[in-house]
Amino acid sequence: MQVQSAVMRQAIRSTPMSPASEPDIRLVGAMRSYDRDQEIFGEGEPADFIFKVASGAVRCFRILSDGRRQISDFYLPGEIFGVELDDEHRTAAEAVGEAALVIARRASVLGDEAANSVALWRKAAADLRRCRDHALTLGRRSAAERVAAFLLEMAERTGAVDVLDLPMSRQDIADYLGLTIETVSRTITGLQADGLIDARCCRRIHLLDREGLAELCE
Amino acid sequence: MQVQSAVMRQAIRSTPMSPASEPDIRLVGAMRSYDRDQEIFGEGEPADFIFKVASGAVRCFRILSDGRRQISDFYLPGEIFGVELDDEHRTAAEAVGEAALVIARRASVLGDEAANSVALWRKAAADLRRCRDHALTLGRRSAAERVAAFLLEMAERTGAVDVLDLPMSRQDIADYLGLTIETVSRTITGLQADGLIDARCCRRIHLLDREGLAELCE
DNA sequence: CGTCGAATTGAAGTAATTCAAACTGTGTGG
DNA sequence: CCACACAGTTTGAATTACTTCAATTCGACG
Repeated sequence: MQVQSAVMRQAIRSTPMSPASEPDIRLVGAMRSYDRDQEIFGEGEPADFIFKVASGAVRCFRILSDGRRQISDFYLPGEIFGVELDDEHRTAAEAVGEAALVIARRASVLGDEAANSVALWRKAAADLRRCRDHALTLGRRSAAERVAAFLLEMAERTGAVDVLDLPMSRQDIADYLGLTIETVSRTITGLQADGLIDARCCRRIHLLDREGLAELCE
Repeated sequence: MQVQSAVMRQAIRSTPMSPASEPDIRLVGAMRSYDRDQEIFGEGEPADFIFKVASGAVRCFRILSDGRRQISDFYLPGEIFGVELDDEHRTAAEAVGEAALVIARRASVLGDEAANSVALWRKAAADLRRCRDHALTLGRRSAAERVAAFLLEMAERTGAVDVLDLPMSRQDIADYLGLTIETVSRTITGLQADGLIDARCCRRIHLLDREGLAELCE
């Protein structure tokens, strides 16, 4: 996490895959790889570093005492996560599959507040907007509507036009959508029966009727 | 919304009731009163102003095409709302009861980004944290757990020690917690039967056993 | 005292969960 | 190359938490 060459630093500085939606926070640091399901940080741990996904995907989540898990968000290549208001992480984070992250000292970003605070605000505001969309889904949408909203959101964020390759398992989707794995599975089968999607391979979803999916989310 | 005296401006500048949790965003503007259920702004309207609650309470919400409503948050005296990343409000806002708001031009706050961006970031980060707590509640908690979490959150935010006076109706609570009004009512009755609360007057809740309520939220 | 909106209570219905079993795809070793 | 194991997923049947619809009660206000 600490060793890096000047060349690598240079390479990272000009992050190539940053999506248009991601505010430009200058993030310089070492690269590190994570195995599938490996913990990146735990809830309550010191938030000394902030992270940017280089490849793979990450889930941030909270767990209730009896094990119920709510995934607050997934993070895809180019996206930043782990920025906290105070010194502790409020969620845990794990790699969804194999993942590579850019790791920067929190102080190097938050320390220079004048240079970064506008970008930090934009990032927090964007995250907040997504969280509120998510809250609407969790509070008021049916299982079919949740899955449809999820597929469209993922398609948009990955830039998938027609074929969507999901990095996460059914259990992850269930814990993101506030459902059980069985309900997610049944719902996907149902959307397929309705001709909205084709999910022959379980993580590769063809979006056959985006309009139809979008109508479910109104 | 536009008329104000220099004296009033001065009075507002040193906002007295700002809670400890609310970042210090300099907010100067006119005061305006709203009736119960009066619209403050609609979803999709230009976000030219930002607001601070002087008295009363505000709900921000989104509505699905068939009328299902999800309240994303309530705002209490001293709290700021209506700050948007871009030029449109992403939620609607209404006064919960009679309310008075300080209204400031968005440009006067966001224009001077150097002076306010750190505070803006802190505010957005604090809102985000609350939204994620809310998402956990909506995604993974039972009706009893939701209501308990809601009562404790409101007690904390209003500074209520033992007696909590709720500004909002059962319908508002239901739409915040992703439940129906009947379920909220039955759940409150149940918590009372368990000796956790005393809800003899429907908007005045005595918290008899905060520990017990907190245990429900673990 | 009567009216009206809000809240509560009751009974029936349903979407999603739970528990259980079967299937699928992938990697491993015989 | 095929049998086997295993994890992830799907399907089925029964249960349940919450919703829906309907009726009653409560509380504020003229």
